[in-house]
Amino acid sequence: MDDGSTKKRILDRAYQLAGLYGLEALTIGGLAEKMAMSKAGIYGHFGSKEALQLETVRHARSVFLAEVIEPAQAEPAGIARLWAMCTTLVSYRAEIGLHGGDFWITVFHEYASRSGPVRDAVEATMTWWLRHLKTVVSAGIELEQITPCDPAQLAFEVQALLSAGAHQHRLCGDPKATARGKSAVWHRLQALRGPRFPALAE
Amino acid sequence: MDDGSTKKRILDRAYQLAGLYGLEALTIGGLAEKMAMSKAGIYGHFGSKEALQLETVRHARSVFLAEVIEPAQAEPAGIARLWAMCTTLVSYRAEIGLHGGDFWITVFHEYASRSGPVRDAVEATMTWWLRHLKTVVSAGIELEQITPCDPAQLAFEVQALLSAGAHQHRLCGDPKATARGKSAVWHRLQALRGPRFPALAE
DNA sequence: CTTGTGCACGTACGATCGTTCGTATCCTAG
DNA sequence: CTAGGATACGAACGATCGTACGTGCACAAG
Repeated sequence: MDDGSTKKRILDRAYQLAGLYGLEALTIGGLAEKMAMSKAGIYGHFGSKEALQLETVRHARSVFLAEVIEPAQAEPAGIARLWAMCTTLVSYRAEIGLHGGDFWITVFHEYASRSGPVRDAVEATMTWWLRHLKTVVSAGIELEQITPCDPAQLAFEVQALLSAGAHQHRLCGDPKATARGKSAVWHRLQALRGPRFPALAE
Repeated sequence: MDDGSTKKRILDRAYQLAGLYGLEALTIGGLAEKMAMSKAGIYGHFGSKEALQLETVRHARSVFLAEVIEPAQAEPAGIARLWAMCTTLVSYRAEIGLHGGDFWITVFHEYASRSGPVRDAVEATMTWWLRHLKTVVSAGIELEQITPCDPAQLAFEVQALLSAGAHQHRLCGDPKATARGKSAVWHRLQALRGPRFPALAE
């Protein structure tokens, strides 16, 4: 019944490691070592490596929902909610200095040219995330917070700028990169300012 | 003496495969199979896998220089040259349907959290590319083609939008994504239009 | 013709991968 | 107290990885 104990700890580690090195480089032996467990002990929880990868993706989805999407639902619909997601996405850090969104940045790119069930799950998440962003932008337009524009286009740009910021921060070790991403989104939103544009923190 | 023969063909294949699956997933056996050669035949040209990876990075750099940077030098300095790089980056396709910039998008993300000589070479390329973009933007400002702004910030945005477009095109199979990236850069440049803004094709 | 040098080959090695199997341990239901 | 299910274990497998070694063949220099 206590499903959340060992298996959840394994998935947390897998999530963390995959965010650093990808889901393909994730190794059952390496995972076992980090968990101070045997390979078979890890393996028994999943039955195959692909199942481990798929469950890690599902775990990452629930983390993303709980830490980025749901908190933003407390904000008013539209641009305030969009901006809440942006700030959360940029500022949240797990215990090892890993951004909350870094798992997805890594995995999105890892499976861009692959095939199979894991890739399909990853692609579905990307598609869902873009659609969610688009929905939030559309609400902002209908509420006259911003000038009418193509919501899918703005969603694309938000995703592009934020993930590029996090990525360059990691690759080049430049903390300003994250701020550049956030700043670019900020100015983009200001440029679209409509009659009912909400007050945004920071 | 004919250094360009077999070794160059190997590096071309390695470049192609690494653009699809990354430099870590690149395997000497797999490369040998695609080349209809033996593992030892491939291996002998490099002496280690890391050397193969490093030479592939150098090869990719020269491809990028020859196909993106140099052609743009024919354009007038500043925004026209910047836009030439953008269009080349977006439209160029290798024979297998791989964008010219896809190698770097893949590899940039693959090594974001890794360490070692390969990562250093990859990071150096990213840093160089951003600096080059910044230089071109700065020229555009000094020539009064665009309004004064932070050239590093605009360089960041160009890189972010173009690579996100190519990436989403690959992951989600949506050809519109590429156009979104290009379009976003286009409108960003138009918004910065200065007294000597040049005519841009397309 | 002989010699030497470089390229590609087949083979084999240790390590590590995912996976399977049998077993010991613990907790819970009866 | 006993029986059964879940959990984690050690050992072992075939496959594949990077790497090393010795061989054969081509071609240019003497």
